[in-house]
Formats: sequence, structure tokens, C-alpha cells
Amino acid sequence: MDDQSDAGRAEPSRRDLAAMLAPLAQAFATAELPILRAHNLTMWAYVVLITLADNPIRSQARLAAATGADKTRIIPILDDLQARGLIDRYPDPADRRVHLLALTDEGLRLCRAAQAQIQRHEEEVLARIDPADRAGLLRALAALSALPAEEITGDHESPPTP
Amino acid sequence: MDDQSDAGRAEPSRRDLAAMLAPLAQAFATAELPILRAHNLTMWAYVVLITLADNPIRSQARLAAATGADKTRIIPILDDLQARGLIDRYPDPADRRVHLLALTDEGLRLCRAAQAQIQRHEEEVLARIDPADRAGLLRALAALSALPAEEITGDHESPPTP
DNA sequence: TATTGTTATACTCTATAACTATA
DNA sequence: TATAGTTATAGAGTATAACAATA
Repeated sequence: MDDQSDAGRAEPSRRDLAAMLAPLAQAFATAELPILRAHNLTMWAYVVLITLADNPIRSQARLAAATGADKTRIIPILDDLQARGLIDRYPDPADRRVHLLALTDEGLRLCRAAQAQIQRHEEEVLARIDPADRAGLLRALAALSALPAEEITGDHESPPTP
Repeated sequence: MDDQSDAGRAEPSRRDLAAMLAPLAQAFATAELPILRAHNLTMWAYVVLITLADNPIRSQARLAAATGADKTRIIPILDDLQARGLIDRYPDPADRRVHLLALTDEGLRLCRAAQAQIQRHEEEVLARIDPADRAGLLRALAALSALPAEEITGDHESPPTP
């Protein structure tokens, strides 16, 4: 408990994780933009395509949950992707309220092509850090990403204020 | 060059870095919120205090650049912090346009106390991953954070569109 | 003329609420 | 009655533009 007593002024040995992660996420996202532009994709369109490519997703509601986006936000994106022939959207025969989503061949090809170029650039950046640290970074990121978000946030989210 | 030819459909061995980093940054930032609330700090107020604590910053313009925020955005935050006695703000005698900024004793104590609690929570989360990977993660994040942002973004930022 | 800080305004992004159709 | 998708509206957050003081 004595780390409590001197916690008031002591300098920490590292910066906060969010303070390091957020600018890096921003920088890598910025690095994606010219590549996505070259493939005529917005960031959200790319997120949707990759999510559909990596997971078998049925409805728009599930896609919204998987991407963390609001369900109303992905609608114009889906409209555009469908008009360009990158996804198929058709009513579920079992429940005609639901719209089933699927990548077309060209949708899969396009997002994988963009992703390959993005990750090639990322590897160039990662090549600048120590190989052992780089491997640890990738394993740690995968492990942290696999945790349920509440294990990180502590879900002290909305304490009911009565 | 043959990785070009099959890049169209091949599944990558990992997700994009931004796709992993952004949700983690979000989750760790969310974890900070209840702690900051307990110290009566907003996220931006905390960012300002930590930035002043970690770097010797003179003017508001330099603070804005260091935090990545627009100069107009930090003004109401500085007003509040000054009113609460957490920072001092006074004109530079050498150039009376410039407002010099400095943490007060209480400002330093408050942000270090919040930071200690934040990092204690972070360590609990980090304890869940392999110690070697955890060490590699922290070294890799420090190394990547030390890079100029343009080394990650590739500064293909604003191609002049004449 | 150029720069620091400030204020007021406009814009972008995102979520909320209201509606249709299916169940 | 409840849910999936859609549309229209309102709100939060952010940047842009105009201004005063100083150099």
C-alpha cells in the first residue's frame, strides 16, 4: 500500500497505454488512406468488406455489431457497395425482415488486394523495430484483441445514477 | 514479385495493425474514464496536464502541437484548469503575445495520482498475457511512438491538387 | 506584415427518434 | 407486441474564419 503514498508525484516508467496506442492507430489508419483511395474505397467501406471477408456474417445488425458502428451508419455504405457489385444483399427466405449479406468475387478480390498492399507497408514500418519485440508486439496485440472488451474497460461504464 | 499475383484473394496471417490498435486504444481510454471522473478530470484536461508534466512546454501553440489538438480547442480547457488552480498561465515577459504555461503543485499531484491509478489498472490487464510478449509489446510501442509520424503515414498526405 | 491567443461560425460525423414491413 | 431495416432529424465534436494585441 505504500505505492499509494508516493503515487501523488512519482514519474511513471512508461506512458499510458491509450496515449501510445491512439496516435499509432491514427498514424497507421492515415497510412491506409492513399491505398484505399487507389482502390476507390473509403475507410468504412474497407472495414465492412474486411469484416465480411473474415467472418460469416448474416444480417446488417450483426455486421453493425461486429464493426462497432451504429446500424444506421452502415446503410449508405452498403448501398454503395451493392451498387458497385462488391456485395450481394438479399432477403432471408426464413425471415424476410432480415437482409443477408455476402461478398461478391470482385468484392473479395478488391479488399484482399487493398489489404495486401496495406500490410506490405506495415511490414516495412515493423522492420524498423527489433525482431523479437516485433514478434512479441504481434502476439500481444492478438491476445489483447481476443479479450472481451469489458476485461479491458472494467465495465464500470454506466453506474446507475438514481 | 509472385506475391503480387496471388495477393488478390489470399487470406493474411494477421489483421491490419490499425484494426487491432484502434479498438484497443478505445478500450483503454474507456477504462480511464471512471478514474478521471473520480479526479474531476475530462479526458482532454488529463491529456493537457500529462503533456505539461512530461514536457517543458512554453506556449499554448506548442501545447496544441504536442497534444495533436487544434489551438482553439484547448482554450476552454486551459480556462477551466486555471480557474481550478491546476495550472498557471502568464504572459511571457520576452514576448507579451505568448502565454506561458506551468503546472501548479496541485496540478502535478492530481494528474500523477490519476495516472498511477490508470497504470495500476493497465498492469492488471497486461498481467493476462505472456510476460515475454508483454515486455516486447511495451518496447515495441515505445519504439514506434518514438518514430516521427510521417515514417508511419508515409506522408503521401496532401498531394497538391492543382 | 506576421504571429499569439481569442471568439464566433460553419461543418462533419454520429447517434436518436420516428416510420415501414415483417414476424 | 417486438424486431430488421430505413429515413429524417438533432446533437456532439471539430475545424475554419475573422478579430484584437503584440512583434
